[in-house]
Amino acid sequence: MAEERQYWLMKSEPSSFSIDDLGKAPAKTTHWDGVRNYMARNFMRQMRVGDRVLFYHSSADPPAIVGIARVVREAYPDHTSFDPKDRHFDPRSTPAKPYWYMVDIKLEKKFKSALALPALRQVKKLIGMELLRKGSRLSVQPVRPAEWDVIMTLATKSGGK
DNA sequence: GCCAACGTTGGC
DNA sequence: GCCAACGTTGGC
Repeated sequence: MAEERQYWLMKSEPSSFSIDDLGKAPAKTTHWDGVRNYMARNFMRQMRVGDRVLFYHSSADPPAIVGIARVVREAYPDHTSFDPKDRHFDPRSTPAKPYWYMVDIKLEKKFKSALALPALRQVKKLIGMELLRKGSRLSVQPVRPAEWDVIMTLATKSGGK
């Protein structure tokens, strides 16, 4: 039985890794390392190849959804957690018993104009979206299909394609 | 740069 | 198992 495609949102600070960086990466693909939050990790482990991802720029001016990516590899151990010199090192995580995971995502498209957070807050149909919840900090979060559809419509209207 | 909101840690 | 203290995230 084929599972339904799932939708997600992943945050990145453009000063450390932007959607343009993803576009310039080999095969427009990157591994999403460095996640050190249980809920975010668990969501990544639920991801399946083909799932769609909203790429979000946090700590940006303005913060915005800037495009779409696709999951191309399902969760596998985040090697940066094994490296004592890495800032994301975690001694609880070992190759034999990994604690942290990452997925690979590939850029699908960058919106022609970003969907800025203040504008998203004005959209009635998006009230209740995790991203817009006060105090929401989850860096990897699920997106409801209805929310996805609304966002695709907004992206098209504002010139995205 | 500030600070609210949150997750995590550790003392008890 | 509670909860205060701490570190981090991320909007503003």
